[in-house]
Amino acid sequence: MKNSQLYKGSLNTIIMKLLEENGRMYGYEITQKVKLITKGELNITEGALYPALHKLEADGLLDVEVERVDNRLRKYYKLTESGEKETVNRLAELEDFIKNMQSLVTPNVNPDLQF
Amino acid sequence: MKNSQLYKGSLNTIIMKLLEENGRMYGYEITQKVKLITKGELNITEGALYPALHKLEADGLLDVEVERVDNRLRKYYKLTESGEKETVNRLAELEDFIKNMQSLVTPNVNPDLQF
DNA sequence: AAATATACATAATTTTCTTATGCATAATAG
DNA sequence: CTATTATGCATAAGAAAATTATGTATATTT
Repeated sequence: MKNSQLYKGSLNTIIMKLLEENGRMYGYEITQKVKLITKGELNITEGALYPALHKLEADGLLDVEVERVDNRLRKYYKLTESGEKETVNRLAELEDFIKNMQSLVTPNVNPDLQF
Repeated sequence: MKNSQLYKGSLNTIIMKLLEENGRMYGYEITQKVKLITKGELNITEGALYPALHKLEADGLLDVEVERVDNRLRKYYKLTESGEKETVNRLAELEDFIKNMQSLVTPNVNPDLQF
């Protein structure tokens, strides 16, 4: 993985947004979706993904349904009501984060600070 | 600090960009500058900042000059040549990161993926 | 038959941060 | 005039989130 450290801390937000959009997904599906959308630039490792899913479930933000497909196990996750509300907050935080980072690296986008 | 976890991993990039822009800065000055630019939304803690500066220096990306101003100590940091090159890479990584995050949270901005 | 893809999981370690504390001087507020 | 806030640095303990390395198992492709 040549993921930069910048992705640290963004995994939960990514998971929740994908679930908000797709209704329900299983872990492996999430990794493939992210790889596709980022054109291979972000590869979520299993060691990061599964503990993150378990924690989100433990926190009451996700529900899980186990299914067997083609004789292989799948754990489908979906947002709980609480998870849906929290997703709205996380996405707002992400927007603020991106704006702040843009202000920091391209200071001229913030005309208030000119003098 | 009500900083979201999203900032995790972004501190080094922020420091290096500010130094690229301002030539040289001392630690406390960096915290104040970041607070100003982000309108108080991002507050870099000393426990994060100083170890980060020490590591960047140990990695040969920063040089330090100690000065006494108003009878108080200041450690001015500036990018080394190696640090300047690395800053270019980090900023490119940040741009990619932001683009990828935007693709993930607003999938429609990436028309290639429509079908 | 071997390698790759699909699908989950966890343990050890590392990285990065928060929280708490410590020291010291200068300036401001009550 | 004294207490608080601001300036300026530092580090240690612990938490959080990741990487890296395994492990298990079935299905598909080479």
